[in-house]
Amino acid sequence: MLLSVFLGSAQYFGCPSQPIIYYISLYICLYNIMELSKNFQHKESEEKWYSHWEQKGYFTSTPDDREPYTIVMPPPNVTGILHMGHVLNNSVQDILIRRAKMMGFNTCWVPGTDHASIATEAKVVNMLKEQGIDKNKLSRDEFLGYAWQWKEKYGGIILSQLKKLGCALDWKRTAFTMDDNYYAAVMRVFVELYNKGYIFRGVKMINWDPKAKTALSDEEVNHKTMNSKLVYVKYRIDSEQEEYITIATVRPETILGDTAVCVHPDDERYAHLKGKYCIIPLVNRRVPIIFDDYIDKEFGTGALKVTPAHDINDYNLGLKHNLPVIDTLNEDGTMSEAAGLYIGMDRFDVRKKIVEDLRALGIVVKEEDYVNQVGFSERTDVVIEPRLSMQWWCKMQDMAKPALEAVESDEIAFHPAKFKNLYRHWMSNIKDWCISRQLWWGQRIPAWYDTEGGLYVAENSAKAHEDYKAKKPALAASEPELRQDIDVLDTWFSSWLWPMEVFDWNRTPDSKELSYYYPTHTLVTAPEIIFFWVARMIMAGYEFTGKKPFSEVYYTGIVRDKQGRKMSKQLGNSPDLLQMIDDFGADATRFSVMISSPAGNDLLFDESQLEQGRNFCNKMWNAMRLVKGWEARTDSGLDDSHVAFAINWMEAKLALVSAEVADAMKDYKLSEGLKTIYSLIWNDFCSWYLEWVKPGMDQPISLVVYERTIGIFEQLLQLLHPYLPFVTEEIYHILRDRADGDDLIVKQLPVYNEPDAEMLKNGIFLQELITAVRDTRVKNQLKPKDVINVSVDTQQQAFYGAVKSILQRQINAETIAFTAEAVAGSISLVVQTDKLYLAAPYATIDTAGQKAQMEKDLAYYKGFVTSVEKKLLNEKFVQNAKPDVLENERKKHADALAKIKTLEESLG
RNA sequence: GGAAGCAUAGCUCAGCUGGUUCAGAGCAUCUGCCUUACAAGCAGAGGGUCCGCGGUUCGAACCCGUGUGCUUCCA
Repeated sequence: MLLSVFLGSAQYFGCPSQPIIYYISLYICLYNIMELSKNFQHKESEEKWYSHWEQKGYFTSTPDDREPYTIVMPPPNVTGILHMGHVLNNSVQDILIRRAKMMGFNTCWVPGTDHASIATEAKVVNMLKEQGIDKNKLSRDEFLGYAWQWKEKYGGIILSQLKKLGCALDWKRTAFTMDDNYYAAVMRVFVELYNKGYIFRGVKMINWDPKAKTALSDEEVNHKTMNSKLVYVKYRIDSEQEEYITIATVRPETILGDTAVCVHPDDERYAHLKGKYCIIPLVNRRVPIIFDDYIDKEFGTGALKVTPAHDINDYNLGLKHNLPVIDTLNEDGTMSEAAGLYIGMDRFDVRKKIVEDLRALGIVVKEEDYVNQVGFSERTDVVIEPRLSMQWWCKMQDMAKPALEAVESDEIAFHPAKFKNLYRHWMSNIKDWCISRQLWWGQRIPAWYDTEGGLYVAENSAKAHEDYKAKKPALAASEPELRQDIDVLDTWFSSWLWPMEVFDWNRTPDSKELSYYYPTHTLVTAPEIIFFWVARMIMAGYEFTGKKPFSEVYYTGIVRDKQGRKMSKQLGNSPDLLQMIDDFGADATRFSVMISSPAGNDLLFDESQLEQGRNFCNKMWNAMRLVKGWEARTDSGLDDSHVAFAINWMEAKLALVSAEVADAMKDYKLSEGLKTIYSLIWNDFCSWYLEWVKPGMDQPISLVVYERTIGIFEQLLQLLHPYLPFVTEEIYHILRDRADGDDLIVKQLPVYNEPDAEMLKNGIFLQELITAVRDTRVKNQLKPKDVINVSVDTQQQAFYGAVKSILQRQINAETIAFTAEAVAGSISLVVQTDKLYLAAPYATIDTAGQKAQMEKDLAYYKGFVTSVEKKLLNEKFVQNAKPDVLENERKKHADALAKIKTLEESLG
């Protein structure tokens, strides 16, 4: 039964001499369509192609004679799991890498992770706590043993998740900021900067994180607006009479550390207190009243309590006025012995308790609501305490100079450029960097001490001991062991070496590797870490290699939810990405973040974009099924002149859009690039082109048309591949049988000739004709199946000759003929300056509607002509406007007049 | 308190060096379609005081000033 159907079909093609061949090929064709699912199956495709690419070695790079294109991935924390920010950031990098690969560059994208001192140590401490192990009871080595175990177990999760996203990373180069060679590089850099006098040790006011029990740099503190209480407390003046001075504070617990009260020298209210002392309540300490024009007379009472140990401004005042420093806090945020009271109580409990106690003494004047900025730890989110502490510091001023210059001069280009302002501001006001952290997980500070307080900075213990023996032979003989500094370095003090050290700068500074890949090409990162990381990498690059670390920096935006809130763990508004990739596919996921993410602007993530991405994959999949269905119906002897227009137009369009995409990519307008390709594929290729060349039901197709269609399809897939790698590779391989190594990922982009402008213009005109006739059909209630007869009054008969067959089919016209006059009883319409008459016996002709529309158009064009004439008659315009603008206006004028003439003729 | 950025269709955004076939795209909406790849689709349509005010200019969504609103960074 089936057989007879196929044989029948074959005979229908009029090839009775080859019925068997037709039978076989048709069978194969139908078999394939049956085999090809109706929708794109992302899961199988993703696994298959990722491992194929990896096995083929497409991700790995070794230096050769091609130009390199290098990206070092911003290393995610080992503690991290994939979130939207990573998806965006890594999609962007993958797009750049894959496109560069197709443009003939030797691409190298280096993956890796960051040891993240604070975050990782916190995770490990918590894990140990759950197992009943107290960190404080462990030795440093024991703790580090657990930390490494944790890293081995969980540290690679995020990288494996990036594979799911399709990232073309060179896995053989995977680096970690605590690898042995990396560790050694950090030690070297520390010693070099120390010897140069940039690194020093000193007591300064730092940001103390009482939960992580470590110092933080200024950049690791987030300021939040809080509703606080401003408490007014009166301090008794030490004098015969009962006299008070009232201060205002939001941190009453720091009263215990007060060592002065300060007023403005010009403040008449307090002039009489010169040389006097007052008594700090509760602790009854006698402290001086000092005068300094630092004071803001308007704030509070104009009298400031001075706590040098716990406020940076107070500290500076203390230095100036030689005040003692009383550190009333322990490292965990409880009150210290020095506080004298509330010892061991938490600072926030004391804040409440002390107000009660002061109130009991009758010296609380009032309490006011007060909005102020409070610093929180970036990592642990607890309130930061300003604290005086001995730390290691790095001077930045000298290193900042070339780094600022490089960005100002665009030797390192920022995209978007607006971030240069931010960078300039920070770099020109740069402060010393606090680089020590009171943690164990990280690079331990390479400084050793002897029992006399002597300091030895060296890359390792052996060198430090040598130094020690040379300097103090006597002491070294009796006490051979030095004590190493117990602190580790800020994580950013290692990650600022990332672009150079992933290429083994420290061990092999003259290697081919380093000179080939470094400076790297593009850094893709979030503006949030412009200071933490970008600025410091630039400084380190110039300082240690004399070269920039990268040429371009692309800043992505922040991913927000539909309501515009930043996606975060706390809010729980971040989608489960692995589930998302599972449900919609990696391509759809990439599409969803890329379609609306202009550089540097935040992107609002919306599920509908995921659906759009998935639908797009299906659209291409189905276009493939259509084209694939023609394979068995090709005929090399068939006349294809009737569709030559379609092919020539599509090829011109492809060349045009490829150039547009190249421009967009050059300016890092990745979102625009994707939109452009999306529209090219969906609208131009699927909606227009395929419909134009599509053979009739069961009709054969010219082999030439088939081949050129496949060729166009391949080029479209290629253009899109950097954005949606899986679906494009999959379809590429279904379109044709491929030789080994013929994979889309490595296919080189073609070079196009300048597209034929006339061809493009004619294409637009044909589309306008089709749309206008279809619109007219709808407005006159013609059903899709109702056939019409068309007469055209035109000056461009050759054009109609070329597109006749296409036009006829697209508007379901039985005939298209030329005419020089109006056709009675027909529906008339005007497209550009051509008049069309549709003879449609079944139409319910809306004459009034047609006339109204034409009159509306006529009025518009008349108004338009008036405005253009006004311009052309304006002498100043004619004098000032550029020649091409003027010419354009004249053309507009002529075109509009022609249009008016046509409309008036049609209206009769 | 200091600085920067943004404001265009219901939503998300394009809009270059000022030039009315230049107010545009996608999504959403409405209408009609089971049309031989795709209803996760096809065809067609509607929708905007370009934040307010003032200025420069022959001409302003675009340049300048100012007000309002939002966002971010710094202190």
